[in-house]
Amino acid sequence: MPSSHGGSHWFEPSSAHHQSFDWGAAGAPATQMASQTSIRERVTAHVERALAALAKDGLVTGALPAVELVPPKSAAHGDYATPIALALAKSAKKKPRDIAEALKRALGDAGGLLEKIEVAGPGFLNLFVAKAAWLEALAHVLQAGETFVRSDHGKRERVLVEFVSANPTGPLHIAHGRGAVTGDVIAGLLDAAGYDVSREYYINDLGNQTDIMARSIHLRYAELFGRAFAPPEDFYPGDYIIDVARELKTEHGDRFLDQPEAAWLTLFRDRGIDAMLRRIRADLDAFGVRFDRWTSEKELVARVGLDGLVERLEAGGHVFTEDGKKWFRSTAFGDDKDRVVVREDSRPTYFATDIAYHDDKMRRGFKRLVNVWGADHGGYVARVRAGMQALGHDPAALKVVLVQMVSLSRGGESVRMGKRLGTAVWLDEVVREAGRDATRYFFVMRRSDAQLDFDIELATKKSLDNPVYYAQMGHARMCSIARRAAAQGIPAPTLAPGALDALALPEELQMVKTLVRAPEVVAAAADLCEPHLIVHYVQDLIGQFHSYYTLYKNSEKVISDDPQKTRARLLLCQALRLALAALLGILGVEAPEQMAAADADAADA
RNA sequence: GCGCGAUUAGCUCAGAUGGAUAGAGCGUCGGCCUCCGGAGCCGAAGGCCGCAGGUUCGAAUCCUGCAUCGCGCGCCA
Repeated sequence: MPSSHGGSHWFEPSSAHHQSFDWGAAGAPATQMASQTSIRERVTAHVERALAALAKDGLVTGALPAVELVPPKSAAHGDYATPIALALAKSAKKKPRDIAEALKRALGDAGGLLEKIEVAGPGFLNLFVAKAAWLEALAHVLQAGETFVRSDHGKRERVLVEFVSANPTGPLHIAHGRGAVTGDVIAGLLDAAGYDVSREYYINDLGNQTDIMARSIHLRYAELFGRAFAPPEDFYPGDYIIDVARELKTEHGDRFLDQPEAAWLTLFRDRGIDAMLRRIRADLDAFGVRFDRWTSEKELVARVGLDGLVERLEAGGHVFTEDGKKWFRSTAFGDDKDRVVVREDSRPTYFATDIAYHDDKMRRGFKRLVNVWGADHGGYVARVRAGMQALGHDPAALKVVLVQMVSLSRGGESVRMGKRLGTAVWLDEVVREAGRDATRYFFVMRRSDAQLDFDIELATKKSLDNPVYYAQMGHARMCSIARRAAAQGIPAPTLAPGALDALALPEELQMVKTLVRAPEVVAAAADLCEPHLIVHYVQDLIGQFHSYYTLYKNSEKVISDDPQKTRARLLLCQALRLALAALLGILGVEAPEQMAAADADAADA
């Protein structure tokens, strides 16, 4: 892996602001499409304009730094704050507070957008957005409906998300499940953020592992005929292997008993792969994960031909021969050591096909590649990037998300597991026990690169300690309010001018402020490839609603005698519901209109 | 040994790309129950952000070193 001391900047984005893809839109002017421009962008544009005015008057000189709006920790510091005056102080040789004061004057009320500007602390500019602007933003949410969380941030750039890609040698276990949701949600986020996304599963149907599986099946097959069973070191112990062996016995009898490997290996391998893929697809299907394309390694090799790939590497001078093997000089691109691409017996290595695969992805026209890998594959990132670079691709086009392990517990009691011990926890078991929604939600609750403790007891709890339940309950509660209103004969609220003006409680305004940020949050989570940001945002939003609901249940209810307030609050609930439904949709978690009663669950089962 | 990741409240974790007084959930303690779903809500206590330096107006965040834990370090995939 690249180290921090130089020479490696091709592989690991070297500076902090490159840690995520800067996938465009950052420099886009915030002027067009006023109706969809976020408040944040509008405020930024005004500050930039004010700054330019100061520069014109010679108050500040030199290159102007980018205007950054910081979300203040305290509401007393406004809706946005900018430390721009602090940053300018040195080059302008002026006191930060003086610059801030000048900016404040130049800003004015920003065309009615701002209701108050304060110079605070060492020279922060605290900006208070006018209530009318927030309500206007809320109106846009209601007009857009569920699509409001979407944006054109990604400019339809084509992105390929490759994930799961588990070997077809057994069912998916719990860690695969985490990778599956992570990839699926990242793809969903990219889609919502305006990228053109494709989901892909790479099938490693070539090579040793599948041969080992074939031999394992054959051993089991022989065992079914009463032969002594002595598993070798490389052996797949699972029962699913026996199932395949049984099928083969039924179909072919003892035809392959005591036969040399050549007589049965291909058949047993193909049948094994076929059976495992069927199972994997079924598991993923039950988990709500679908792919646009399944790429077979075998077919890839047949299609692109590895000879050509090696020749291209050779033509670039990236290959040398030693001990009869062909080596890719990946160290030239920052890798730890050079890697064999063609073995002595002229068989290509796994690595060779992997370069070919990534080359193929780029050649298919994708501008960005996201790979969701288990953390144990971390060591491969450098060499794959090296391969891409050697073939003339931008290595920075590849983003690898490393997903850490999942440890399972029940009410704090950890469940021991290990593949070796044969105590692997299969994904389908977990989904069956905890349910698809809870499992998905928990798997993306934490940052991908942090280990995850999955408490299956908590996940199945029908109570609000359970974060999934909390969120879904919120959605159900909003639906329930709408149903109640309809039952009382209150007409469906319409978005007439002034319809939202009755929203005046601080909690209501705060919810609006949080709500209208959703598209930004989605775009940020997409660029960073960090689904957990959505989960945290959902918890924040729904937490505010539960709190609001309870706080005012005896005083300022949504449905009241005041038709103005009732209409405005119903509209707010409607917008919140839309946001929640859209976000849960991206997470692949259901947004129920009412929480199922326990007996209804039993009836379904 | 080398590389990668982690280290923040009793526990599980956030911290928006260097900003003002470091946050949430659970747990603990103290309040609020006749419902638009109490399957809740409000409040409080609880922190040398692993340790030591450095960079600058300013660091949990960036750099260096150290410590502890996890994962890698195949001509396996």
